[in-house]
Amino acid sequence: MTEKQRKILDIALELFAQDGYNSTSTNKIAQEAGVSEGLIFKHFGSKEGLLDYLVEEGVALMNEELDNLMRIENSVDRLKATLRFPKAVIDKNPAYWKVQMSIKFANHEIVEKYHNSSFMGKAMGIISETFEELNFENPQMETQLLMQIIASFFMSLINDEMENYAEMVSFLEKKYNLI
Amino acid sequence: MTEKQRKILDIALELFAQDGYNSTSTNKIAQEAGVSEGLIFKHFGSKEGLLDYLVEEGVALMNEELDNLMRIENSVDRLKATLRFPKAVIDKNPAYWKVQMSIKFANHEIVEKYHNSSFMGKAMGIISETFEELNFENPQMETQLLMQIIASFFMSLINDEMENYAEMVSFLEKKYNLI
Amino acid sequence: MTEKQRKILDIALELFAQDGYNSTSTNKIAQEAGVSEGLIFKHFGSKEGLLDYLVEEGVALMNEELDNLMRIENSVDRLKATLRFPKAVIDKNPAYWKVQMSIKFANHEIVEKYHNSSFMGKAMGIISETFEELNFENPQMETQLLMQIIASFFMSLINDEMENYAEMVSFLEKKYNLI
Amino acid sequence: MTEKQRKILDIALELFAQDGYNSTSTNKIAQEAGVSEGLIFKHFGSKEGLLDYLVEEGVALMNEELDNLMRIENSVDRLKATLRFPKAVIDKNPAYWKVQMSIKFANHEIVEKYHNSSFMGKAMGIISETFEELNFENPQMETQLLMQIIASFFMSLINDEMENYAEMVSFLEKKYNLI
DNA sequence: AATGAATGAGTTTTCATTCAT
DNA sequence: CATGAATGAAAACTCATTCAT
Repeated sequence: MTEKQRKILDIALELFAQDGYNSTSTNKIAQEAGVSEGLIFKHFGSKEGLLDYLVEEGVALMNEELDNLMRIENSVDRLKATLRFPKAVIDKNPAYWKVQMSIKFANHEIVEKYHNSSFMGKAMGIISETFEELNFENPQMETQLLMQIIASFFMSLINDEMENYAEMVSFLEKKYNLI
Repeated sequence: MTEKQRKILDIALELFAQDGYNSTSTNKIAQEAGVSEGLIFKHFGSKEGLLDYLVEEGVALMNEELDNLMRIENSVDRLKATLRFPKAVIDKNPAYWKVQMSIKFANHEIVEKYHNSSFMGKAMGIISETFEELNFENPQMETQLLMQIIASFFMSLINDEMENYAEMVSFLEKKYNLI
Repeated sequence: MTEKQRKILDIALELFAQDGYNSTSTNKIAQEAGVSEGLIFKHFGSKEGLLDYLVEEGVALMNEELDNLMRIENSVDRLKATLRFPKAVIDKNPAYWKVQMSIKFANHEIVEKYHNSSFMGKAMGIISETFEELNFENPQMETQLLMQIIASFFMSLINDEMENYAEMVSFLEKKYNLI
Repeated sequence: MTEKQRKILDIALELFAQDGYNSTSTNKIAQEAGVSEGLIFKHFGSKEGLLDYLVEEGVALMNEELDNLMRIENSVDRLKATLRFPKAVIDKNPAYWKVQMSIKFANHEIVEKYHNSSFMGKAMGIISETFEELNFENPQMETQLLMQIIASFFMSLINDEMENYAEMVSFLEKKYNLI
């Protein structure tokens, strides 16, 4: 990966997050990256190819995070970490996840790309196992509900709409009898 | 409101929901509505003006639904109805809410329009009041959490990703001690 | 057909003939026609749509000419007119036939458009009938040969490579015993 | 001439014949030849330089064929060979002649390159001499006509439009009293 | 109220060509 | 000799919007 190639990716990520995928022209990306417009197409084939590259990077990153979560052996600690997961991930790279989510809804065809990617299933597996280990009465429904809650937290965090995240985590820890 | 005006709105809604706001051209709207392209601009000023009109209609519709919810006197029944609210609303007019959500994320300038609309606050008021009437320990946090859950349900339903909605409602009713 | 629409067609025809289809940009057509580039696409859908329109006009024109030829009752006169046909047609509208022939070879997909059009078969029918009426020994082969010769004359005339066309006609008239 | 140089020429010829000169990008040539795009320009200066090289090779090949024709001492045999000339030449190297003809009409600047090449004059010389030796009444016109016919045969053969070439040759041999 | 011809700025993409290594 | 990263000009096409009728 050349310096310019990396620059294109970084600027594209930033602009997609800022203005959305559709509202960002390849011309603008090239200009801000200090690069000829043609280079984007030489390296990524098309504007969508550029997006795909970004998405794949994001999915890989997310999978790494999930792997870390999976490595926590104690179930209670793992569930606690799960509740903190959205904020932990986003704080590491806010720009990345702003794009991921915004494009998910901006472009109908891309929704599926994300949904078919491995990490939804992997996340479900981890949470489900945790609830089973903790002998919750209805682990399947608990899993589904928590997935929804966590997805929702992702959204809110991305839009800077959750100032009291820590408080919410405590509240849920009580609900799940983790303290 | 003339017949053609109504037709434009209906077709625009349908196409925005189907293909997203950005990917729907005024030309296509005009063609499918059997109307000249100029007429759209005569009536709604701009493409965004057309969207605004649709958004306002959506907000009004949502407020109506919330008013119905608010009218339920018994707190337990009201909370039960609140849990069923997303599916009840969407089933009445699926296209409407698909647009609402898809444009919310597709077009950054429009996000605020939606967010500044009254109904989020109204919904929060209803739920908060309910939890207080039912003497929940921490009504504020309960409210915030349920808002997240319900928002998440909206998303999932719109993307046809919740087949077991009824089961989930029962599950939550138990959690909230409503049965 | 508006004035500007006609102007686009005329200029396009001229430029296609002058520089070839591929080397003529829609931008140049628009500029020389004193028209916005978008208008070309509004009216003809695409650059190829514009070409198609021109081709169809040409085919129609050619069919008319063939109909005139067909109307000649005396076989000898008809064969004489057939020999003069290429020059007669081209002299009526040299620009038209320069395009027709140049695009035929410039663009592989278009070759078929032309070949599938009616006039090749129609021409063959006329010539074949003539040779039969004149009791030529092998009318089929005579027809095929004359078709080749006439096609070749078209090419040469288009490239301004036949100054002695009249002499050639006399020469052939002798060969076919028409004088 | 290095191996890669030769490969570029062969692939270019093939692609020009298949898709036409304008529709073949240097990028595609480089890729299919397994060579860097830069190398094409190192060796041939420009895309047109590459074409020129091919054209010159073609002209040389054609001249060789004409020399062979010229070497036939018996006039009758020479005229017979002349009638068979188009098919004989094309069968030896169909791709070559497909390019020759397609670019001739696709790209106006190149038409002249071909036309100024010697072989048209040489062919004319051979045919003219033959008709004189055979004491045809009007050798000049006979020559011009046969040139047209042969040119036309070239075109038809290139487009795979003459299945009964052998029959046509016999037919002409009779016409020219060669059997 | 309604049309539809017309615009012009913008979009993604292609492509021959250059140049440092 | 050979590469491949990089360029920049041009290509076809789209689209929201205006305006005379």
